[in-house]
Amino acid sequence: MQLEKVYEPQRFEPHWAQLWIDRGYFHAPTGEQPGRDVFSLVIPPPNVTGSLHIGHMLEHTEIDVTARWHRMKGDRTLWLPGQDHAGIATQMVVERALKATENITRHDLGREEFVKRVWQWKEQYGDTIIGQMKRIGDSCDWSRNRFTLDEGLSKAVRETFVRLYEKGLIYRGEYMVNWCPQCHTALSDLEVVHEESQGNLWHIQYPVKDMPGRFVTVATTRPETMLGDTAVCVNAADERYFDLHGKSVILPLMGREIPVICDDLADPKFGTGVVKVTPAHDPNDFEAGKRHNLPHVKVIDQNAQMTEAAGVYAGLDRYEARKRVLADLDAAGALVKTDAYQLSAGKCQRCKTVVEPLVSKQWFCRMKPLAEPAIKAVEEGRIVFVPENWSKTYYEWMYNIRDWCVSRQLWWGHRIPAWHCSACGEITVSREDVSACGKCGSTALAQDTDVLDTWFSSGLWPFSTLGWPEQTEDLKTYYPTTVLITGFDILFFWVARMIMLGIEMMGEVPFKTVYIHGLVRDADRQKMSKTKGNTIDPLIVTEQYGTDAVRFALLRGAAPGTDIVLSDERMVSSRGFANKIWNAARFIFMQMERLEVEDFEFGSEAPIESFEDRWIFARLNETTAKINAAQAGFRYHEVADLIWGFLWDDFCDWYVELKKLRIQQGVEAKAHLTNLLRVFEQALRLLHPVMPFLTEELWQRLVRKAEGVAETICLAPYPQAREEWTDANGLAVFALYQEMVGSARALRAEQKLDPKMTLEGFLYPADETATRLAGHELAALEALTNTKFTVGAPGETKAVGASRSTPEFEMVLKLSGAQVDAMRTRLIKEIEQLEKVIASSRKQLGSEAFVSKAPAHVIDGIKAKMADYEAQVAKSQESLRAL
RNA sequence: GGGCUUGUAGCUCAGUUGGUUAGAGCGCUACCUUGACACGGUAGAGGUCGCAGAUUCGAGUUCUGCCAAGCCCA
Repeated sequence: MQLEKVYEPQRFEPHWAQLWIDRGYFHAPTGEQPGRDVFSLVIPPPNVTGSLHIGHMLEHTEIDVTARWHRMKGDRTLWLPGQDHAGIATQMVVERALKATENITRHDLGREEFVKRVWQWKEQYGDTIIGQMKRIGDSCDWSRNRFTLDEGLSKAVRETFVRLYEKGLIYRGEYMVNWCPQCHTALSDLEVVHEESQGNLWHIQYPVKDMPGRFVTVATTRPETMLGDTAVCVNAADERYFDLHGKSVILPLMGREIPVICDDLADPKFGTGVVKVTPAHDPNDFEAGKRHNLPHVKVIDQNAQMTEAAGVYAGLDRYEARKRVLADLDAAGALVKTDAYQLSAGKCQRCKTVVEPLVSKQWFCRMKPLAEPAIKAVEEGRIVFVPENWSKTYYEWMYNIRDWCVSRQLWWGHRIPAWHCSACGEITVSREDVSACGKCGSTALAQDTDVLDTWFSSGLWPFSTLGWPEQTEDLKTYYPTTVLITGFDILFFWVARMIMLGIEMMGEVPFKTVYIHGLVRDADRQKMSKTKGNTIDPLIVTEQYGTDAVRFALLRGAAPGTDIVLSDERMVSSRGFANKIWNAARFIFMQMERLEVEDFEFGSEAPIESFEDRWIFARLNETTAKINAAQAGFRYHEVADLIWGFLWDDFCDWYVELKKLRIQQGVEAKAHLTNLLRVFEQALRLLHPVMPFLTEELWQRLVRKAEGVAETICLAPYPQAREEWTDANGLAVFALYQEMVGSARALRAEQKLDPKMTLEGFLYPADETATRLAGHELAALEALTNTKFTVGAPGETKAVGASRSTPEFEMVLKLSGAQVDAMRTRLIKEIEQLEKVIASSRKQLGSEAFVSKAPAHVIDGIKAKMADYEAQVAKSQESLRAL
């Protein structure tokens, strides 16, 4: 069988991606299957407007590695894919498209028609990311793909809303909310991002009524709101203002008389100690207003324009009004001071417009009762965060949780299942659409126009996707899910809410482990962003380097708790690894051809007798155990490093090199080949979750199709450690061999000897293992060092030349006169280094405190080591003299 | 202001419950186109483990303080 000389993933990746799906390898089994563990995971649903970015690629790679590992282990594995309807984002995209193509707004179309258009858009473009996921080999069960607006999931939303409403956990009321004047909707606290910016603090003087010449000065960053002031406030304990208690002031520009109130809202230490109170436009003032029964004067409307109540400023935009108010105050002599001031303004997460705190009627979800059991679930370890530190962030938010504004003034989403009766004013909340008022029977009903926050439906994702509220087979089998793999940026938005709603609706946590991955950054550790232009498009680099190489590059950086630095360099080196495996396979196939072996019969064995076999199987076994442990602990970087180290350093650099010799020697060549194939085949399976395409391509070519053998590596058994392969002695013998080879190579390099020339050398074994190696494996030593060795007997006078000694052996290469100096320099340096270590050991052993307090094995260890060092120094000195 | 995280080789990171010359990959240097692979091989250079104390026979590892960077919440 011929392999192309260079690894070209583009030739086979799309083929396997498609075939895996066509054959249904990732279809999760249904029905009872006793004895098999269950692994289930729901995807963090990407926005339906979205396309795959490098963050998805990381997340999906981690999920895919874990899912493939479980599937190969024989677990009933479900990776459930799906998409989120993403209320505001999707609505904005479609609105923008309508504007661009037809120059119309959603209001021109009306609600029903607009929603129809969004669905059309979704049908046309909503599958983009699905196609991309399929291309990169995500092993999800596409037959179970879900969308948050699917009928079943919408039913789950209604069921949840109604239950929470009936329990009194959902209520409707007039409160101050974050209003986005651009998106025209209320936002939850989480959807508001705070950004520092340079602003001003304006000081305005208000005259006190009936006290000529007495003024109070208030400071504000938003002077336009003063038009809506309904009080000024001082601290009751503030001596400076005792004379004002019970008085009132005259609001400049408006001429309105407003009272002076006493409240802790005013901090005597901050500014003048007097604050203006605008209950309709500030959350703190809103609360103070409630305490003091202050009227609301709403001067800014939902378009961020001034209302009629703003008098002459009516109709102006809020910022225009600010300028005019300031000018007028200045003209009136009421503006006493302007200070530069660092302020933090809340902005809409979506459109970055500064949000306006406005009082409006919204639906809220009471969070405290939901949070308590959710906190407990983590405290009691029923949910574990990995890395564990994230639980602290989780607690921090959960302990200080506030009610959640769940209504949005959008058209795209789950419409709130509440009907308002215009006859009696009653609200009917129902699972089914209603046509008559539950209280008075009137048919003058209208459904609430608001939709629910997108995260409301996402919060139900782990069970709504499995069929809930129906008690489906899937729900019974796959809930609770095993693990959630996601980013920290949606810990509050999504993870916390799933935990709360999962416990509330299902009576059981939605997942047992939450693995939080890092952020993908560029080579300079910068966050990737479109504006910076430093994004890496996963599909482009996938084409360039191959999916497997990109996956591998991501995983190698994915140590838990750290961000992932991705650069071309890293992808190049990962592709180098893929190429290395490719070429190892090429070599192996050549040997098969040579020995007329057609394929590898899965499970076939040969005796493990040679020292390289004993070693490689022991190493393979260690690696297998460590990889399984790393997989279980989500230590993806370790999985990648372990398999890299095994295949490159152990397998290619040593094992393959020795098998070349065996096959060339021709003794039991086929048995040697069989073991070579066994090791390689198992390594492919170990590697498969990480590099699915390359391993499938090679495995298909290598393994014989047969009854009882998986038809794809995706479903082949994941290797497990085998007791009988552990072989400490086998490892030790080989380590000594490696040291011998290393010594010979180092000597050759040090003396700058021609790498192509066959040298002559002497080997003096000093212990039993070395003696046996020198006796049985001299050819192996010679093959890897290009040196002809003579084995010397103990006590024999040693040859003179470039030498190296260890406690186990001494090696001498014949040397020409010119190279003696280099050798002398090296020996002196070596002796110096050893003397240093010996001195420090001697000092330690000479310390009474150490000898009396340190455990015996540590002391013995140091003594033994020191003896070795001393022996080595003696040998080196002897060699030095001999030169 | 509160909270979290991170400072180990030029870069990105490992470093298990404190213990014997602190590791890996990339990059760098020198040599080598040898029959799997130059997307390769061999050898090598490179670190006062952020700083200062404390605990201990012994600290990269534990504790305290400081400095620096990043993130989250108000």
